[in-house]
Amino acid sequence: MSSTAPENNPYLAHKYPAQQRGPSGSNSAPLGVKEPLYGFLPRKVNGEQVRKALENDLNPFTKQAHSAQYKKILEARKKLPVYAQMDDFYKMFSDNQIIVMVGETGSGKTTQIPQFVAYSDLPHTKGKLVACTQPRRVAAMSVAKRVADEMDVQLGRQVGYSIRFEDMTEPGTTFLKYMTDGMLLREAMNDPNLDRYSTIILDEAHERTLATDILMGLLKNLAKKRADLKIIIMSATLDALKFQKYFSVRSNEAAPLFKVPGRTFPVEVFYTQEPEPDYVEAAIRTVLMIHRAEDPGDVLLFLTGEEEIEDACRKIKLETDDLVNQDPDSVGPVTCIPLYSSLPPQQQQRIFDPAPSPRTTGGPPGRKIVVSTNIAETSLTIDGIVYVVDPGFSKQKVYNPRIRVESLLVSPISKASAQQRAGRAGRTRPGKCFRLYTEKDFMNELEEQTHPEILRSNLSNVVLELVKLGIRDLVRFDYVDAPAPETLMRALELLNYLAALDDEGNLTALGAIMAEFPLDPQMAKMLIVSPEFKCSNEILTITAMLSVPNVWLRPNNARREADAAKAMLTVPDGDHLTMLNVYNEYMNNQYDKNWTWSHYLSARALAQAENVRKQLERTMERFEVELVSHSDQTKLYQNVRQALVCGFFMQIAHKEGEKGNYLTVKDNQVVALHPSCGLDTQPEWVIFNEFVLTTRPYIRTVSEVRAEWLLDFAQTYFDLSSFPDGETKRALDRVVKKRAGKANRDGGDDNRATKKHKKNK
DNA sequence: GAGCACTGC
Repeated sequence: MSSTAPENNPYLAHKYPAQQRGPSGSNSAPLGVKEPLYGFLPRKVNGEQVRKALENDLNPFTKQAHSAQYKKILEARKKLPVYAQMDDFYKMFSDNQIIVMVGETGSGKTTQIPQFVAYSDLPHTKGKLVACTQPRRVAAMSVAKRVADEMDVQLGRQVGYSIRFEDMTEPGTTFLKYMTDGMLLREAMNDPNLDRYSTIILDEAHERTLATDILMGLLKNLAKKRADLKIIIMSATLDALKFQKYFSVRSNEAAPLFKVPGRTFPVEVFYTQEPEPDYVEAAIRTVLMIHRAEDPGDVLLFLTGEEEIEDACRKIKLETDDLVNQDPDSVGPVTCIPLYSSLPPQQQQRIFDPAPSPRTTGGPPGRKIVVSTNIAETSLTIDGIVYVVDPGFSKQKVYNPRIRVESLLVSPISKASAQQRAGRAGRTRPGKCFRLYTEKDFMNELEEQTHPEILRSNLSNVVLELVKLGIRDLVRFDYVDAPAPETLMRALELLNYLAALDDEGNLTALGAIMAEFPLDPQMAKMLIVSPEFKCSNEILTITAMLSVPNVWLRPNNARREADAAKAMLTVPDGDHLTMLNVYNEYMNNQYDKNWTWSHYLSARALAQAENVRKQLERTMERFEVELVSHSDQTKLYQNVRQALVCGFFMQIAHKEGEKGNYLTVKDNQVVALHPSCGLDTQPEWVIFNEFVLTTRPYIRTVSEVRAEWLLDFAQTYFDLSSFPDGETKRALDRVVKKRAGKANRDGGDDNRATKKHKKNK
């Protein structure tokens, strides 16, 4: 057993003091009630003791009498499956440093286990905290609120949460903290031993977010250094064994598993006999079949993206209206509701509307049909779903380290994902799931698990974080799943070019500051150097705008108007400056509530940019990165583009021929300017923020730059002696020669020779 | 002449 060595366990020295209540005020417990935690020995607590304490009239953490509400909630808690296993939990928790736990939907693990841990750790007596991480912000907030209610305390005091932009905790008081996994990773960068925490619980570990994966690696290491730290990994059943093995203390001795049954209803699964050639068509056909032939109950259909979903909704609406008209006595009315993340929250709320009422009293009942992306697989739960239609596809991020490109591809889902989707039909009563693929394909073709994000992402950010955390050998770091070495090499190479790491791979002073910004390294770099170009105000704004979703709206029925509004705000020098302009105009017009709407801009995204900008500004202040602007606008706009080069010099493309083709520098990918690009010409050299692979390879968010800037501000990367042969090298060579000639004639390196030239369309 | 799977700091 891996129980904590006594000499290293600070808890063993402490025994909870027995306190008699003194004369009481109105809020206090009756005289003579013993301290509820009397006799609790940290980490030697058992279920019987805790149940007694829970029944006590006195709240052990606030020393106030429990409210009536508390008693009511406690009765509901007692019915949760996990509550019945309290004794087993305390036994396993006391005896082990690391536990893997599985609890299906409805087991109550997310709300109860952290509380169980708190009663055992008694973190409040030690100035410590119990942390429970969540992959999503809303979950961290809502679970914290629920648990605060259950413990009869005010949210933000004994129980709190911590997410980006909002720290709802009280230092010294909060001892149970729900937080996003990314937030805990941030904390680890400045406190690698995570000394504030007595126990860390990673919830939803099966989702394998980047942050959770890195945390698992860190915690496994930390467990060896900190015998007093306990770790609980909570996951879905399918992944448990993998985590048990990963967290084995000795070889061949897996971490113990704590299992809690869920509380869901059975879901009957149906497969097609033959593969479906057109999954959207098949999906619509299946939805119509359900509506005609199945008992009342709402339907959830999974598709892959916005366009597909809007399209399917239109078709379903048309077809079901037809059915109703043909046979109003047996077919009920339908509402079809699209659901994807870029919908405004108000429209997302529509999924909670009730199904439509029958058209006539006693007529056939109505049905709600939700057509959704993967957002309904994990992030949003819709009660009342009885039928799930699963075509078996989703858009997934893939990363190609060779050309450093992340793109979205429609790909088959995993078995785990299919199981999760089916489960959505059984939350309120028994349901049915229609899989639009054969059982054979399910068994033989689908992967067991979705590839974790760490295998599908550009890792430059992660690598910088790991180096900052003091991880020296990134290739040999103990990953749950190790990324491709080439992905790590690409990240190290980029960080070296950015001067965040030196040639030996050591973190530079610059790199240490870069790591503190919640940004990709390229953006952090350009932000930090921007004061040298007297444009940090502007780069800060651009960075914030690049960190939020697209601000441009383009409704189908008003494309022209939207394009015209965009043209009014466009800066011809480049899309980055257009973003700056949009933000500034937005700030100047904040008194006008209609401004964003009338300019076809997303108020939500702009508000987010404002928020991000404030956060980044605070980090800049912390590291004394000055906020300055050049007084001359022409010079300012030029300097902004120069600062862009300092971060994004690896994202340059050179024009080839007259057909509007560009070649990316060094990688030699043929790309085109994205149609949303606002440049009024096709400049010879451009810098781009994003490479997107859709109908063809595009570069998006593009600005004009000059070859001279590349040579001046990214000398290492543009060192021509090590540059691959090709047209771009020849073009750069010409610039170098021209400059040398000019310098000789002028007797100096006068940059005015690089006067901006623009070709006409 | 196109799109934004989903999160997170």
